[in-house]
Parts: sequence; structure tokens; C-alpha cells
Amino acid sequence: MGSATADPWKPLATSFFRRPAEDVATDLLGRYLVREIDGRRRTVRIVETEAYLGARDRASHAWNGRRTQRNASLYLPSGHAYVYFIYGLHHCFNVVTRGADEEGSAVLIRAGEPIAGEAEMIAARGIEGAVRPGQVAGGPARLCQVLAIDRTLDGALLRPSALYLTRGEAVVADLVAAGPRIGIAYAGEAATWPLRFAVRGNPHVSRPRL
DNA sequence: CGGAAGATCCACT
DNA sequence: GTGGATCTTCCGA
Repeated sequence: MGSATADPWKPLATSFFRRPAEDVATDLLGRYLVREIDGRRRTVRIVETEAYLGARDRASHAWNGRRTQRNASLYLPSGHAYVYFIYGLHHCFNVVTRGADEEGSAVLIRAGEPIAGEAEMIAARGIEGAVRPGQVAGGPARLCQVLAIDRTLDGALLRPSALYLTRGEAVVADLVAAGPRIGIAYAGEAATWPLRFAVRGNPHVSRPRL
């Protein structure tokens, strides 16, 4: 199409993530998340994110400056992965954002739309028959399952290798919906902050829909 | 050292 | 809409 159209497969520079988590969370919508396994690629287009603001955010694992063995990766420089295990079953994948300026801030990747390798993703989910949108990578744990993201990737730098992000197809501001984050009712006032973002009307977004 | 909670998902009603 | 699964991690005693 247009000659000025950027290559959607060009990796995002580390500087992309060196901004407040809220900005990164909205700007990540539409970008590609690429997972390479044995030379094969699985790719999703990110359609839903949440920002976690670090020490001042009661919903954040870095709330009040908490540092533990589990959340150590939250304190790595911008552009690293923070992967944790939750509920005894699931993994969740975050990108560390601002680094030294605002330690512990990150963006949770909540849902993606399959772009490449969808058959492998469906196999990884163990689902059969008619697959509906959102059933594949709609939800942070499902997304990790289909991309085989686990704690072996915790602390990894997100550059072209096993797991990285590319320019993808960015979303205009009018198509970004915002609302309160999911599963953090314990977080007091922070539970009401509109830090969940999704591509408006996209069927691959997790529930409850924004 | 024990208890409780958890940035979820699925099956069932 | 609700409850159970499942186990690591963390914190208080």
C-alpha cells in the first residue's frame, strides 16, 4: 500500500519502553508480539493491556517498594520481561517500562489476535472444533499458554530472539477503550484507576469486555 | 513454619 | 453468575 507504511515486523527499540507505563500500555495496542520456538514463529497482535505503576500502585507487585525473589525482574531496565506464576496454574507476561525513573512499573499483556502460527496456538490450547475469537489468546494466561511463555523467560531482554515486539499495526487514539483493571478488587482506590486498555470492538479482547 | 492469597480459567447451574 | 482447581510465594508468628 502506501510507500511510507512502516514495516510491521521491524522490532521495537528498547527506548520504546522507557516511558510511563500508561503511555506504553496504550502504544502497545496493535503491536506484534513474536515468539520463536525451534526456528518457527508464533505471532499475535496485541489487543489488550494493563498498566501497573509501581510503588504508588497498590495493585502492582512493586507496591510500596516491595522487592521479593518473585518480582525481581520488575526492577530490571525497561524492555525486559517480567513473567510470574499465579493461581497454581497460570503464567502472566509483563513488559518492564520506565526503569530507574519509576521503578517497578510494567505493562501486562492481556490479549492478542493470532497473526501467524494460529494452528500451533490452538494445539497448545488443546481446544478442538469451532474456535471463537478470544478463545485462543484472550486473557493473560491463555496468551502465555499459546506462546509457550513461562518463567524461563522471566528477566529476558525483549529483542529479536525467543520473544520480542515489533511495530505491528498501531491503533489510533479513537480506537482505544479504557477502564478499570481486572482481578485487583483488593487494591482500594487503585482498583478504580482506568489503566486497562483495549482495541475498541475487537473480538479477541478478554472478558469482561470493555 | 503454617496459613492465606493470588494481575485466572473452566465447568457447571 | 458462582465456585473449585492448584501451588508458589510471601508474611507474620
